[in-house]
Amino acid sequence: MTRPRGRPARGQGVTRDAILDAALALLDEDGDAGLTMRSLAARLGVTPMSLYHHVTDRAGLLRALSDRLYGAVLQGLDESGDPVAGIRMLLTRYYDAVVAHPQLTLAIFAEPAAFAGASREITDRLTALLAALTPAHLLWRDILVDHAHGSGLALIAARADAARVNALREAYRQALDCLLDSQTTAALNDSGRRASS
Amino acid sequence: MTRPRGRPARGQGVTRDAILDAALALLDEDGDAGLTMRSLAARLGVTPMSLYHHVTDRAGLLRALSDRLYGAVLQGLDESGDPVAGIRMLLTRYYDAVVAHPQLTLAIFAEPAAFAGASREITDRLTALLAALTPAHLLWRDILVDHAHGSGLALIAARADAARVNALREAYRQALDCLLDSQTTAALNDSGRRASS
DNA sequence: ACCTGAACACCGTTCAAGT
DNA sequence: ACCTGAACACCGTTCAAGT
Repeated sequence: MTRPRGRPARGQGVTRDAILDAALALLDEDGDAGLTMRSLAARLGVTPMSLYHHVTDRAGLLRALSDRLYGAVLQGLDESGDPVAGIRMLLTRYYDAVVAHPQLTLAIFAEPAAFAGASREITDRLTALLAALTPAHLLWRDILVDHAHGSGLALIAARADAARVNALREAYRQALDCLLDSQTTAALNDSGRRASS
Repeated sequence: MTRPRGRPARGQGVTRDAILDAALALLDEDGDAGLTMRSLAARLGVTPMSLYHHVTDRAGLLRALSDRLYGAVLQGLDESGDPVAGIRMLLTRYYDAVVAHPQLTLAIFAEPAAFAGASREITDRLTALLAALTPAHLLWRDILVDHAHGSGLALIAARADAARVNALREAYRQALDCLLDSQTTAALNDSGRRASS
């Protein structure tokens, strides 16, 4: 029985969740420059300093947002199917999280500590799935993760043009299908084996 | 017969090149936060406002730095060999430019306009090389470019730990070798053909 | 043409004080 | 426990003025 998200019923205090929600909204609207401790406080009808009671500092705020967004990627993953389907699902969800909040992702990219924290769990999960599939799982993991991050970056650079964003999302799915194709898998495994020997 | 780079012989004025050099040094030393118009001016022994005589604003400064770094990637490329070698060389150089100045790359990533400008020429060059090699050249180009960008991001997140940076550089070369392997190429072409039909 | 000084409208964050 | 007001040490950039 957790408290409902958002602002509390009629207390005039600010909750941590309300702060995170407002911060994400500011980020979505105006990007990194639009999210300042002062603008955030103003949106919540409160003094900037009161924010520091719920959040350590601006970097901590970004890390909390990243934890919320990328933590949700891992929740409710279907592990029952074949590994390839699991890998596709994991990466597609990861990419879709970027699509949902590109400005947050960009801010995370710029904050190496937060970035490493956000991608570690997903990377670990992917490693486990790949280990069941191929001996060259570390090579594969790096290729797939790096490709996902680069695709996310391309989407961010496309800047909110909805049509182009959809095309990029479709392109990512196609590229992922190709990379996870059984023939490609076999060829890459073979190539990885030759390179390591 | 161009003027030599750096500060002029004994004039007390600042050249645009001197500004770019100092800005890159600040970026390398302390990252994005370390490069301010004020710190840059101080390093050059000049008033912040004099910088605006050689550079439009901070964003223009970053774009100029990016043009210099990524423009050099395209210069003196050996086009005579087989296309695969050309592609490998282009991407390796691109990645090495990131390795040389990760902080600049990160700043560019965060500035979509500058990012698009920097990668366009390289992307175009790569498209041309791939077109001579495979019908699925657009799919390939996106995979290779996205993978390169994501690998660069991983390197940036590793934060100046020299040993780890070298390992990542080696890993990038191996991944690139695998992706450009003839078997992989064949499999990806096949997969791309099936996906488009 | 090139540089300066002062000023404007901002930042994140600290500190001491209120309830 | 939670919030406030004032202050500190910064930003990028504009403007009017100097040479």
